[in-house]
Amino acid sequence: MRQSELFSKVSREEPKDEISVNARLLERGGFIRKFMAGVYVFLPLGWRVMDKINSIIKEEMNATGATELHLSVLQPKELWDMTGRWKGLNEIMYQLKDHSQRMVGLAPTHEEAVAWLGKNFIQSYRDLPKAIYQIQVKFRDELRVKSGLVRTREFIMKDLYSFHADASDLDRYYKRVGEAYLSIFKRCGLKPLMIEASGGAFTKDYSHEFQVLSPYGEDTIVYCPKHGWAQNKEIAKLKAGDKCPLGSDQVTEAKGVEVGNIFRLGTRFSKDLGLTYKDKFGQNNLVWMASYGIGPARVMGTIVDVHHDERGITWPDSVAPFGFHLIALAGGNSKEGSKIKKASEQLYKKLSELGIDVLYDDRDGFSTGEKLAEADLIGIPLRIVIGPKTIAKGSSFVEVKGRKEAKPKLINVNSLIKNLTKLKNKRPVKNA
RNA sequence: CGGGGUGUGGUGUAACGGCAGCACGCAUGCUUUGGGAGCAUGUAGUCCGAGUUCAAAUCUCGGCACCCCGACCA
Repeated sequence: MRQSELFSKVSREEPKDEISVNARLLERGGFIRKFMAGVYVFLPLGWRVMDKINSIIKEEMNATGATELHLSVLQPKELWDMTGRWKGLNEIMYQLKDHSQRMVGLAPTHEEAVAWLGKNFIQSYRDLPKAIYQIQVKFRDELRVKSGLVRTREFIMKDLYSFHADASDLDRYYKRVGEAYLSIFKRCGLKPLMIEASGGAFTKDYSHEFQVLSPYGEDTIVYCPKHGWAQNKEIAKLKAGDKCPLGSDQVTEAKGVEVGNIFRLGTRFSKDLGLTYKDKFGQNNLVWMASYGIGPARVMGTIVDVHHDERGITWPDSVAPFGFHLIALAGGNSKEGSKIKKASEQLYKKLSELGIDVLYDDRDGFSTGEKLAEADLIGIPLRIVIGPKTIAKGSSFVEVKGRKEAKPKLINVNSLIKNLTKLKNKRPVKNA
């Protein structure tokens, strides 16, 4: 993509109404813009990051045997009355009247909808197990929004729901999804902790949260760094300095961001909605269910909270909006300038043909300092510069620098192209 | 929902009750160009509504918006 075609611009000024690091950097870099309190617009750069995160999520979800679908945001009151949650969640659920005075809700979650769907397609033990997921917008009328992308009223959520014949099959899949979740967060450049937490309104069992340690987190986690034991402070009987239940080490406390959670729902929803299947003996049994959520936007914000420096964002390769940032500097004189332009255009064309996702800063009239400072803020992992210095060596040289490296290297264009082609085959890359 | 705070061009900010100013951006022109260039000329603003006052960005009341702390939180 040409940077001259990018809709957003970076901003030199810090937004005055954002405190959280992720929101400040993402707003300045032109990834997101606040629309209302707790409601953000995703700009093209931000949407590309979201897309990369979602691709990772989809790969991992599909690998568990789940399939993707798309549920509706609008929800009929009647369905939610059957589970008692029209009233139960009335503080958090947007509940509105349509033109004919009928009550409808905006989905804060989709257990009711999938249980209803299950009744359509699950009748026999032969139909189980099944798992479906979606990546879609959710609405929750949070009493207080917080920390940029971490706590919003309208947010994207990946929600997975599984259906099982019995508790042990549910446990089997539940564990499988737990592994997939850990893999997702690791692939996004985060270090997740899978911790026990309260089951909330769904189950007396503990649920599991996936927490990423971050000074900007809203949860407090009690954990043992050595044995991996971890609980949410909400339910933990231990405090910092106590002995780890799995060894003799001391547990410690830290702030964390909850990027995902998984719940054993059991038969809570199938019971209320009458979701049953016939077993081998022709007997009706309740279907066992579990639900599993990830907030991709929250993941995005958390990645920024963890991966940044004083100059801007330092995206991990896997989720960067682009893999490579090709920057054409202005020439010192018109002859040099046109050589730079020509070499840059050629390289951009070549990379595009090879399907390498590159952002090409083709903008005229920007000083070197401005272009490089903006590139650092946007945080694409690898920077390729063509300018007076490289042109002086002939048009077959470019300068390459990793976002986190201090000094650039001068390298030959052809070997660069060879290396990028190799890299492209190693990781999933989108065409610009 | 309780408490605290803030609203000034697109962005960030200044102005004792007394001419709304600065910087960035944007536009035009010229010069520049390896770490957020220079000069010149332009562009654009007091959240909304009442009130006090000769005079309100400034004081009062109401509303709205946003931020922070707490409570809450699949």
